[in-house]
Amino acid sequence: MGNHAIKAGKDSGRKRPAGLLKNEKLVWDVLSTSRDPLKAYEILDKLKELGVRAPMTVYRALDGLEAKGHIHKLDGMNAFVLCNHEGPHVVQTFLVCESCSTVKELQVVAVEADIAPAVRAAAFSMHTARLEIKGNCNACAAAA
Amino acid sequence: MGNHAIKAGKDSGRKRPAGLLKNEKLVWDVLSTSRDPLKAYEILDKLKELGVRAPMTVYRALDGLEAKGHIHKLDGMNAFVLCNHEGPHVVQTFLVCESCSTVKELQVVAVEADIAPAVRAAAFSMHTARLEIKGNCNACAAAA
DNA sequence: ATGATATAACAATGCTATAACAAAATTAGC
DNA sequence: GCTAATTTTGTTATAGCATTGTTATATCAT
Repeated sequence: MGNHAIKAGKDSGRKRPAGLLKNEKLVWDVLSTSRDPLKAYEILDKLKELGVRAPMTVYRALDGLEAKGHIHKLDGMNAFVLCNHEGPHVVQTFLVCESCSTVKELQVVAVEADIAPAVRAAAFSMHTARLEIKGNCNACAAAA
Repeated sequence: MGNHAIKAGKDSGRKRPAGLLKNEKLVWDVLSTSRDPLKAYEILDKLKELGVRAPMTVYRALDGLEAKGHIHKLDGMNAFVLCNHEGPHVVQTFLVCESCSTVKELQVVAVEADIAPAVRAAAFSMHTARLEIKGNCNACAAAA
């Protein structure tokens, strides 16, 4: 079967991890060829032509990929992107462009020390943190 | 008056932000093509031809746009304009307890200054940010 | 009171996510 | 090989929430 039937965005050149299940591969491929973060039902749409019909298929694959650390969920927008690095996360930081919707993931920001006081003031014991920053990437800023 | 396509100097060829709801897009478009600040019912009038009938629709969209930092309300005159993204914006912060799933929301201003360098290094122009901190609330920590 | 401004309250729709079970594929052991 | 146990996939239905549509009402200034 033509398994590259999906309309190609840039392939992101990234290599697909080993050890993925069939549907996880499909979802990974869709995410890897998409510039933007995708919602579950958007992924489903793109997989319709490959025979995927049910939301469950996508959600199961997303769960698996997230459990294996290959993708991240952007909770603010119910969307998913490929993960950019290996190793444990401490403070994940995402830069989401409001114009072109591209997402860049930053490796480390020194936020942890800065938010610690506020967190302590709230009597909260921090484990992990994620920061979603919205604005404009340089490309879009230049275009404007 | 008013809704001519392009007016000298101020049609704000600004690009519509991503992530807006249907009605928020409509209201944003109206505001973006207006030189002057518009009142809610003026916006409603301009949207009549697109099928918008109720004030609520406009007010809800305005609330959403304001919450996302895309517009400002001019309190003196009950009118609304697009936000020009100057000045500091608050970072919305959520403390999510991994045990009891309760969420506490706070607003931190200081963080922005701290992440600004990293954001600038990424050639990114920050607009809004959302910080999600996971861990344990004091109640659950005490129970353990 | 009148007209403009703003909100309450509820219904209808649509999007996100999961439950529950059946079918098929894979693996393990004989 | 063959069967049974396990995992993965397919399918239907539905829970849960957000957004929108609609009507009616509250608030304010003049």
